Amino acid sequence: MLQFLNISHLSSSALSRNFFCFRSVLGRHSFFKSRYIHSHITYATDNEVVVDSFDRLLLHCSGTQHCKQIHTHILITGLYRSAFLAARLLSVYSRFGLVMDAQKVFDIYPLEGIGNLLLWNAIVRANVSHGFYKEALELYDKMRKLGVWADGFTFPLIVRACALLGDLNLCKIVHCHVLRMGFQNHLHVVNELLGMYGKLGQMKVACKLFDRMAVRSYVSWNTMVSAYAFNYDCEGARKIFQRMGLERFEPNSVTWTSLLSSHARCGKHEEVMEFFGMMRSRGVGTTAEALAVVLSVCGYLVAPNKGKMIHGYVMKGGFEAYLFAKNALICMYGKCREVEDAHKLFLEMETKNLVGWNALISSYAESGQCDEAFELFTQLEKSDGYPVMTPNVISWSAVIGGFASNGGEEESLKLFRRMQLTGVMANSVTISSVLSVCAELAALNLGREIHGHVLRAMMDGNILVGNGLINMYTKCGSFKEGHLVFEAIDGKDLISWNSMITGYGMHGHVLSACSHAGLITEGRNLFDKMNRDYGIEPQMEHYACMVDLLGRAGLLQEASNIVKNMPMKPNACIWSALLNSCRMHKNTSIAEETAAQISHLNSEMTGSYMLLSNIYAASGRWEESARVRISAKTKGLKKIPGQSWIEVKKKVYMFSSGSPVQAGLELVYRILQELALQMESEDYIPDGDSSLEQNVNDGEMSMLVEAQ
DNA sequence: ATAGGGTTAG
Repeated sequence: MLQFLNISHLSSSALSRNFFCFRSVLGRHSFFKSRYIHSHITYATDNEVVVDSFDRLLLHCSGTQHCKQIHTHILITGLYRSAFLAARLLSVYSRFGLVMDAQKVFDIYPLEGIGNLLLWNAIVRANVSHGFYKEALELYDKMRKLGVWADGFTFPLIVRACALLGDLNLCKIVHCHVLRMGFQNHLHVVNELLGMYGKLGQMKVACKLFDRMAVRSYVSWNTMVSAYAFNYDCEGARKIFQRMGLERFEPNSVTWTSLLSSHARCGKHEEVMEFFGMMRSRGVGTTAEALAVVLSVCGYLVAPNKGKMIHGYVMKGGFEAYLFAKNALICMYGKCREVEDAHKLFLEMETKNLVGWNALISSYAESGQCDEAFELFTQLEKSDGYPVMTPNVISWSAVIGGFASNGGEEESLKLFRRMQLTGVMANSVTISSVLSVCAELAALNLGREIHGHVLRAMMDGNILVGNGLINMYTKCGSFKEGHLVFEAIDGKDLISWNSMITGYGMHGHVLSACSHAGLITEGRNLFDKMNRDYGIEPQMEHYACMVDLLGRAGLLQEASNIVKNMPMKPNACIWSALLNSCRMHKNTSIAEETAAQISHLNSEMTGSYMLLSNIYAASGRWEESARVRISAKTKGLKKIPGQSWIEVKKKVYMFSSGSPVQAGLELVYRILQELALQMESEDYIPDGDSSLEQNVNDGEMSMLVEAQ
């Protein structure tokens, strides 16, 4: 079998000595020495020792260049015919992310050896581990057509590819193959099936399979715990966790990690911290993944001290090299309002991935430092490192959302337009941010345009988007469209009801002229229904809406009763709503009653003081009116100017009492002036709510806070 | 040669 042309003069014992040296040199990973030796053994064919040597070389190869050099040598020697070497080469390329090179190794492999499963499994694994699930399944199909039967290594990979594709039909077909090929009791295959049904949200099927298993491993148990976590079922996770202990499988660090993750995903943050404490006190070794979960919880709880402690654990555990652990730290510092620390960590990282960038961008955006967030975003856009990184939907949404909620409405919309041009698809989070901007700017037409986009992208089933639409429509003055969206939502949540009730409150006075009675009834019904039928306890804002709704309709006694009987202490919004209604209906008695109750409140109630003062003034009680104003002044309460927006040709213009006329709005002001004159000429005496003249001339009148 | 855990946008 040995055909070393240029060393054929050596005796067989000399040869084996030579190989022994060869192996030991390779064992010390000295590539250059090995190349020297290699020059003496060209044209070797299949030989166990040489193959083994190349195999060691590949196992320890330090980078892609190194790997390619070895590949060349394998080609020269003709050893590429060894399925074993080809499979190793393939997996090394895959490890370095060079799937195309791995594929090439597979493609040039001689046809006569194509039945070798080692090779098939290696190429399928390369594809699955890099997200090429379709390609993996195509390979599987090819195998079957060639009559190569999948084994206990192939099936787990194929099952995983189906699960990650999320195609229920494909999953069922592959499950059938598993059964037909007799792998229904194969531990690895069944473990993978458990994970597959978990990912499909079919926990009942997963449980059934799990219960029928004759032999289970840690992986079986842990897969079940993580499947419950994946499906946001911390109860289920806890149950199987407990059962595990009873069946002589002491939960290990991976089990604990999944348990922590299941509770974090359910928003049970305190429990996560408790479980983490238990995990440590029981002497279970921590994992980088568990620390990442705990760090995310520290962020949610805004617990920088705990976060710093976990930072210590990350260092102690030697997890600094783990990108995701560093990213979790950045995120934690960001959420704890210590963006500087987050940035410092980010700069210290020698390799960064997109998650890290996004974590820092959102840290800045969330703390209101939108310009810094945008600056980073621009850096990311320009970055030309390897691997290539471009902003994804999360990066875009982070800056768009940051501007949206920090007074940068214009920038937010501009970025959204640019994002669409870039070809990054907006998702529900992006859309909800942009809708909130439309609501803020009262940009109804733009809002409708987004609604169109939502329908085309079939995102109208998303609760986040639906709620955003309701909010946008009602705030833009189109109660009707808002109501339509509300009715169409399946599984309305707290926010849906909130937005709709707010909508009723905001539009009550508009609709009162035509359908007063019907509207009140509907508002009351909604309010009752949310608690009775949906089990949602009314919060402060719901009470504020009801008080506003009833008050505007003149049902002041009923509104006042709600305030008296509500289970929590009324806030400024509630008092303002009640007082404003009293003013509208010129009801001094309830106003006084209300005033008595709020006189001792020292909160930011400027609006309420002004309302009260105006109520007194309207009924000619000037002394009381003045007294209230003076008391407000001595308390140092500042007035917030009233503001309003209109949208003209897709541009939004802002009015603010006392501010100069904005460019482009001269015509609008002229028309308003004319209208005011016309009103006067027709003997209409404007009140504080509707007269521009008075709003502009008397800043105090614009303090009539519209309870919203 | 196979398996289980994680971080970022509202």
